[in-house]
Amino acid sequence: MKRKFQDIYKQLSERIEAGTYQAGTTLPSEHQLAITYNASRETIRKALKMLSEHGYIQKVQGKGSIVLDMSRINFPFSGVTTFQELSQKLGSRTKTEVIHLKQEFGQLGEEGIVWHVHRVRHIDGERIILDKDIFSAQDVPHLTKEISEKSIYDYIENELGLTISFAHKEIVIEEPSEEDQNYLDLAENHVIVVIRSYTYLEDATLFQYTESRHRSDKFRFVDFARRVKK
Amino acid sequence: MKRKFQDIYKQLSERIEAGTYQAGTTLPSEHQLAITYNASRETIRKALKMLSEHGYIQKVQGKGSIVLDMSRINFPFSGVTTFQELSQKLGSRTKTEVIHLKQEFGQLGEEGIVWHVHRVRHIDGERIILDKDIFSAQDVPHLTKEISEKSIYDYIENELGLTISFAHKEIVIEEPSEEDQNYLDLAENHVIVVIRSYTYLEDATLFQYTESRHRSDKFRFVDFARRVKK
DNA sequence: CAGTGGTCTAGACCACTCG
DNA sequence: GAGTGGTCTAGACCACTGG
Repeated sequence: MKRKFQDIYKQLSERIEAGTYQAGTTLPSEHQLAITYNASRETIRKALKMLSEHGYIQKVQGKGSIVLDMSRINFPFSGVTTFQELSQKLGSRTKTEVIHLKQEFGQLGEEGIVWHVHRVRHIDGERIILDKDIFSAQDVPHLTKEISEKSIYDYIENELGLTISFAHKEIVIEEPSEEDQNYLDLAENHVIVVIRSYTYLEDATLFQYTESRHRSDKFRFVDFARRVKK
Repeated sequence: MKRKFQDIYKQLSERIEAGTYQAGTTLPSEHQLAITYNASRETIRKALKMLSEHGYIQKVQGKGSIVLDMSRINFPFSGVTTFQELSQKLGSRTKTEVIHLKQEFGQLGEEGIVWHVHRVRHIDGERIILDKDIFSAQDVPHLTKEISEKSIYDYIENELGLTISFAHKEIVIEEPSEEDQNYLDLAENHVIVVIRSYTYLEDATLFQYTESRHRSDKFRFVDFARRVKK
């Protein structure tokens, strides 16, 4: 598969992160980039659109593509991101403990066999997050303690070859449940940040429901958002 | 300005919301849409890309564009959205009270004259949100109590002709400050959801800093997110 | 196989910015 | 006016889906 514009995106984004293109300056013009990368202008524009969506640049008509200051974004948590990917950015001060792993008959969109997985996430020795997942057994036939401890997403994407595509998420604040109190290190006044999400595969089938329950004092959600045109 | 693909996006999105195109079915093919709208395929594809980004459809190679079920999304709060726009969706059970409005010398990116605006948002008679805004006086020379009560964004976009473009946001949980306790209707155990955001104009200049402090029991954040390709 | 979406091209015209 | 990005086109080739 050809992915010229993805390659161009990758190179430009790396150069911005490396400081080759400085924040506040403009990128070379689309015309110039087209010559440099031996591509048509529309192809360059697809790469620039991605840069814009990911917060690397701001396009201004008549001026050019201004490089933005990415350093403000500590870790991009928007999009669908996993604890495993997050823990890599935090260094290896994290640990996952599987406390429940069972196949049941249940409902996830349609009725069928599903996996129930409960995991406690440790950060710096404290129990911070309780993840309760339901996976469709149709899409994920096998699950082990080892896979659950490592990264289920990694297994799904790299071993099973499935492609995770999009998610609906909801974030609300709740009082700690009895389960939260048992499995998380909570102080007296702690509340729980609950992220409920439905995750879909490339063919738009629902394959996962997650309830990610975070100790509120350790919770942080960072987002880069563009204004929706009316 | 020509905006053919925006018009096509608008019509298709309206038809999906109206149920003319049912969830689970596919849209007409790109080729067919190109004929229908008298447009080239690339133009159709731009419209479909927008639909995809906004959660209306899922594209599957070789199959088509599958219409998704939008009804799950109660109100899209992702992107940069204002209380005023939100209140329109809640009906007119909302009220804004301006408790502070002053011009000062301060810092917003660079040093200069800035506006400080503090507003309490009432929903169904309860004081739920405390918004603390800082605006650059260079971009927003005039601000009145009336404008602040109605919608500053509306004033900025429609009266001043400025275009709000993107924002960095951060969401964290905090204990109520003294100010929170004075201006919000809080129960004993309430914590505060704090949304800090930096908002930028089209030319990438920082023009606003906002701290939006929500009573946690009334807080809900809903998002549609696509998985970021590595 | 036909039909679908994914990518790329070369060129055109327009709107905007800045000197 | 020269240079920039915004939009649109007509056609091409590829990869994937399904019967």
